[in-house]
Amino acid sequence: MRARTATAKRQRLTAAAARIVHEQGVERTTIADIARAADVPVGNVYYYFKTKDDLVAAALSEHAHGLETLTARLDLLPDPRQRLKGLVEAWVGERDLAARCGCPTGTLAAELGKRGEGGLGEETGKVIRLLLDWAERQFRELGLPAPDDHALTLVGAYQGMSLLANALREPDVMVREGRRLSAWLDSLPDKGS
Amino acid sequence: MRARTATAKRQRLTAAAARIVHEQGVERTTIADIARAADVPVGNVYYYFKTKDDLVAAALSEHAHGLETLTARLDLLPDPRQRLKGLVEAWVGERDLAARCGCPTGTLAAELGKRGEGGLGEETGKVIRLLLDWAERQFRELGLPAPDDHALTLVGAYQGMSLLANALREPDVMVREGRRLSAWLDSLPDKGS
Amino acid sequence: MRARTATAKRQRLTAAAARIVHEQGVERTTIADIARAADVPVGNVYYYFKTKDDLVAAALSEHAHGLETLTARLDLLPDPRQRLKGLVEAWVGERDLAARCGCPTGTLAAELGKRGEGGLGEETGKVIRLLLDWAERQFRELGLPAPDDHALTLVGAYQGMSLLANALREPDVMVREGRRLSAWLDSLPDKGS
Amino acid sequence: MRARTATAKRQRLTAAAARIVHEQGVERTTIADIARAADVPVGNVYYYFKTKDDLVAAALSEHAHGLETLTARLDLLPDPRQRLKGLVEAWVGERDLAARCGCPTGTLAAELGKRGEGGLGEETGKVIRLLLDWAERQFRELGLPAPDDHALTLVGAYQGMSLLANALREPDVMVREGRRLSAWLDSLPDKGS
DNA sequence: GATGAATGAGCGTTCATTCAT
DNA sequence: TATGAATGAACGCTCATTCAT
Repeated sequence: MRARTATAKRQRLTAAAARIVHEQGVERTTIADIARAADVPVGNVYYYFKTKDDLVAAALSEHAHGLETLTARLDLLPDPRQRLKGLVEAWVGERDLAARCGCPTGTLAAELGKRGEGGLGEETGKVIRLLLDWAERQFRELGLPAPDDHALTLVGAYQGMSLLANALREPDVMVREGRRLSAWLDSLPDKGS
Repeated sequence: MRARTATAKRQRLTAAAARIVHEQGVERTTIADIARAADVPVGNVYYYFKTKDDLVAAALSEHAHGLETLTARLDLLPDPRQRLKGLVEAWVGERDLAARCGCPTGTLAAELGKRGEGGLGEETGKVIRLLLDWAERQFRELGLPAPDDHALTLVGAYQGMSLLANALREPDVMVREGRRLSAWLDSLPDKGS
Repeated sequence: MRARTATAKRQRLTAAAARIVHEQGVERTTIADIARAADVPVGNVYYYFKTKDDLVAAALSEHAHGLETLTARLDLLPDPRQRLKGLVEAWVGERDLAARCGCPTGTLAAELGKRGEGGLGEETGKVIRLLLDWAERQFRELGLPAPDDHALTLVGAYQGMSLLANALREPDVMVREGRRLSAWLDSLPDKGS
Repeated sequence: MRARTATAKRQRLTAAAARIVHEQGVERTTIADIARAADVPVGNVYYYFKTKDDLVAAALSEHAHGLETLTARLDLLPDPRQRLKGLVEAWVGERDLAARCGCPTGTLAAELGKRGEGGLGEETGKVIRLLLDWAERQFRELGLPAPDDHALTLVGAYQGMSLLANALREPDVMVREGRRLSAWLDSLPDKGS
């Protein structure tokens, strides 16, 4: 029970960190912000996370976990094209959040990418590569040449449209680009062809 | 001469702010960082800029100015398609910087977009819209339908590839996506056709 | 015990603030001055007081508290005239402090009254009104007409003599004016008469 | 002409300092505030006043000068009692200013009195003594015993009522106390009696 | 004399992190 | 394990004063 409580607290902190860091950015988020949102005393945070960066890393993992959950669900679909289109749909479905805060991983990457080598920046890169790899697998399954390039294009488009939607405060950007991506996926030649 | 000196210092500060904010991000850049880079005593910065945000705004304007210089140069080309391809080439030419620091305006947008409404975030949006508008004009001149959508796609691709190049620390991302964008521009139907 | 420690520290800070602000004035007193006097690390002050103004407000409350303690003690006397004379005696008893630093509330009022409306200036006014109201009650109990005018005269005389004693660095001013006030109180007609 | 210009500038600075220091207090007034109000470039101030304290001293002298002008005018009246009543009238005439900013000399005394010995605090004391001395002369001329005590009472009452009017933001305080002082002066026995 | 610019010490405040219990 | 309190380094900003022309 105690262990469960402890785990629950850790989870609450992680979830709060993920949300608040997405909303406010890493630098403008204080440990106190997160502790308050998680309803955990400030001094207690350090029993679960040695440093602020550890908490940010946990937030990043939380986003990675969300991504894995999403792709796992999509993996249930029989057709890789449908999986990719499902991904695009999921992105569009988050359009309001994207317009307010951008892509969680993308904005994290933008902020953490400015730090020197060997830190959270690289971790963020790994999460993004997770998505790239999944997309590449789908394109490969579709029998397309250069599936890695296709993945780059798709994920790049997502990051770009999220950033623009955020910068312009227009969720509609997600809709317009989502429509185009969906059509593009439809236009790609089939495996058998 | 005196005025020129003053202007020169202001310009040095602006340039330093643009560079360092691009490298380190807004929040991790201190006024002292910028002052040092511009070889200006800390207290003197405030003679030229009332607040740190003013200095960040100047850095943003500097990037906007760079953008205008680039598009003005491209405007000298007779063919809108060549102009757009020239833009892509310019982006690819900056691949190393992009892999290290991302797109100056894009990363600024990601960071400042997390602040509340009515501040630097909106200014950054305006700069990005500048680029969108220029691209839209080119696509319109090409006689394409929905030139605004094409602009969104192009600029979105740029933001996406810059973010990915930065997150993955791979300048090559810029090359690969740049090649694709160039081919895409070539594939677009001509006005006359 | 922990709470008591915390309260003790808060109290130490409040007392130090009251004393030092009285000695040096609000603007010439730094947070560090107060922290040092209270033997509290500078950064810790902000755990107890959100801003410097909060600390000044606490100092003001401390002075108000001292005033209430004094009037409560005087209230034990059976005769309102004796109470008023006791107040004058108390003032004269503080003559050395008054000659060095003026009246705590009065000098605070002079300094804070120069700030715009709606802040500490008004709070200080309230404390002074506390004294006026108490004096007015005594004069009313004495059966005098216009007890509010009498209160104004008495408290005004106190503020005036404190200011002069301070400006001239002469504690004796308090003695001379105190003697006069005492005689004046004696000369006032009795209720029954 | 140049000298006259210089003198004019010095005079403008002094007048501006007197006004603004009265309004804002010494510590909250910057050299730039005064320079702006006097329409003098900031860097130029130091040709007329070596330090900020020198400027404050000049402001104090300006107030002393105003006081001398007033008493000189009152000295034209044949009767010392009329002179003293004229003084009270003058005080009441400034009731709105007093309610907003207190007595110029008195608030200056309160603020500067907190500084260590041997500075502006003592200068301010001298100005107040000027008024005390003048009042004492009138009381002596009236043939009263202890004219210095009477002076102390009168000037003390003025400082007190100014402070209270300021703290309570009630010009009416000046009217009520002024009425009382005037009646008191009338009630004093005549020389011949 | 005159002036815009320069200078740096110091202030209020924040916050990641650690401590004492 | 849990927690309020403690700590101090650092930041943005102000301003009296000085400098260069």
